Amino acid sequence: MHFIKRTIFHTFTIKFNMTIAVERIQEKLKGIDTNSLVDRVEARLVELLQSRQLKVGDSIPKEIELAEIIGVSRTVIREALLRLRTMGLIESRKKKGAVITSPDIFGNLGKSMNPYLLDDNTLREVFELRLVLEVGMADLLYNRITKKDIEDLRQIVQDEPTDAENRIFNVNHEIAFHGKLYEISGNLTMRKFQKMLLPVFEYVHESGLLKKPASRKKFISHRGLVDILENGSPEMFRNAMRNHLDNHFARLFE
Amino acid sequence: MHFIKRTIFHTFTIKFNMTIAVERIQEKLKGIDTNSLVDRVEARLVELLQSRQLKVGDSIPKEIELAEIIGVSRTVIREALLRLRTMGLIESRKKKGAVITSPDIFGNLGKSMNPYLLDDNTLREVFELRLVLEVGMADLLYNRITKKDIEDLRQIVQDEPTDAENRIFNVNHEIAFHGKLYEISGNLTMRKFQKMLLPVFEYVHESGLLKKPASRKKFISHRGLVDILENGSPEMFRNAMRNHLDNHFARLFE
DNA sequence: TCTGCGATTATGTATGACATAATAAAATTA
DNA sequence: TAATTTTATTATGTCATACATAATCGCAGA
Repeated sequence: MHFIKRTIFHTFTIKFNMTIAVERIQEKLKGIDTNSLVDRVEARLVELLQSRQLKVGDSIPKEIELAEIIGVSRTVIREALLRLRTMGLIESRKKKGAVITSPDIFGNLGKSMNPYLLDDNTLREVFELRLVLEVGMADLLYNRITKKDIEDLRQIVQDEPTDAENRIFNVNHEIAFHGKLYEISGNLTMRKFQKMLLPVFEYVHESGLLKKPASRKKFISHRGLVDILENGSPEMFRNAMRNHLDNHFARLFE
Repeated sequence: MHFIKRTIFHTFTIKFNMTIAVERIQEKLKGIDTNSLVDRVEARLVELLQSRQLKVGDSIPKEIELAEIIGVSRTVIREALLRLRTMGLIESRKKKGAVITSPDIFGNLGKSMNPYLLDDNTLREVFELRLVLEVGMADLLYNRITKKDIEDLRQIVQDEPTDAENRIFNVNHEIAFHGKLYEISGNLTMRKFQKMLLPVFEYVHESGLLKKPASRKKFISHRGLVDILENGSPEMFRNAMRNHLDNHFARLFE
């Protein structure tokens, strides 16, 4: 009895190993394929979307059809489609099927852009990213700023103390001013990006992640930046902004 | 035993449907809540993850447990979890359940960062984004560049013609040089970001999306940039890079 | 022409079953 | 007793089916 059982199990194991072996060989021949079923289906669908044959607004086959064509269950198809949907590549509507959409590239980034989920190094890098953006955005500002923008900025900075020493770091004030700059840049993508970077930036600023303490003094005030925006040049603004952000920059380097 | 289990389950289902009904009414009263069941479950799970109580490496309850706790089917739970997994918030392993991971914030961005899927405005904005980054990254470069980096850069630009007029726009050469700069910046997040921006940038550059034609002349060469990196200051580099990229900038504004 | 009502259809949700892989527990052997 | 192999357990992965729901279409009737 025991013997028989062992024998059956043994043959089964052999057969199983053979199947595995065959699959492995097929994989080697085909190339890299460590992916799961859903992964492969997803890759094929992405391939389809990016194949230039389809443009925004086109609809792709129904789930059941895809299941039949590719040869997997509807469950797998759904999971793959769901990923595309999560990434904003498609939108699916009842009756209409899934249609290709112009993805909101940073749409879902917000959920992962969370201070408590990112590791320290990434946090610091996001901190840096904001500084880089604001120093580098000067040309966009100068080419797109309007009279009204200047007025808005003046409104924002009107109650800001003039002496640099006594100025405190007011988060809301900071957000209002710098956010307005992104708005002026006329680059919605960058603006959305900044909105997601913001909480991370604040977190890094206030946490003990950066070794050096935050400095209180600012050499160039918001008011000074507005003046330069009105009468200066992109070159001047870049330097001024770099100066303005120096209390942040200084914490990065030693 | 089996019978009891089924009965309990049944009453539970009824209670669940009641809850749903109540929620629907509340929704109607509160306003529009177009979110589907999965949306709400996802939101709750994200909430759970971001609740600071959990840190990277912790594991969350099993699918069936979640299904029972929240009161929906395993299908819905799976779809919600799949979204989190797609966004890189969790990783799920057999037997072990799902564990919280430190997300790669730009991990899946690459799939949607596709020229053929983005609308024209977003494409132009991505184009701008690169320019902003490179003009603004000066301080990172100066604080982290090494002797070897300088040598590498010299190696890259060694066969570059010196006269600006006859220089042709060599894509590979551009990528090698500017990519190296991102590497020197020491900011991996930015580097990954740039890698995704690259194909879009190339596409915009070569497509007829920008009205003005591309200019052939560059005022400051790669070689000039390296010189400044070696002997100059961040200020100088910003202006030099702005100058170097002028043939791109000029196409944005009129 | 327009409105409203059923019929249709594709996705959304639920349930049950089994496969698969990772782990824990048990049993065997040295 | 320790190490190793075998078995059992467990949670996710995949499949199949059924029904719910919402969007759409076509048709009837005003």
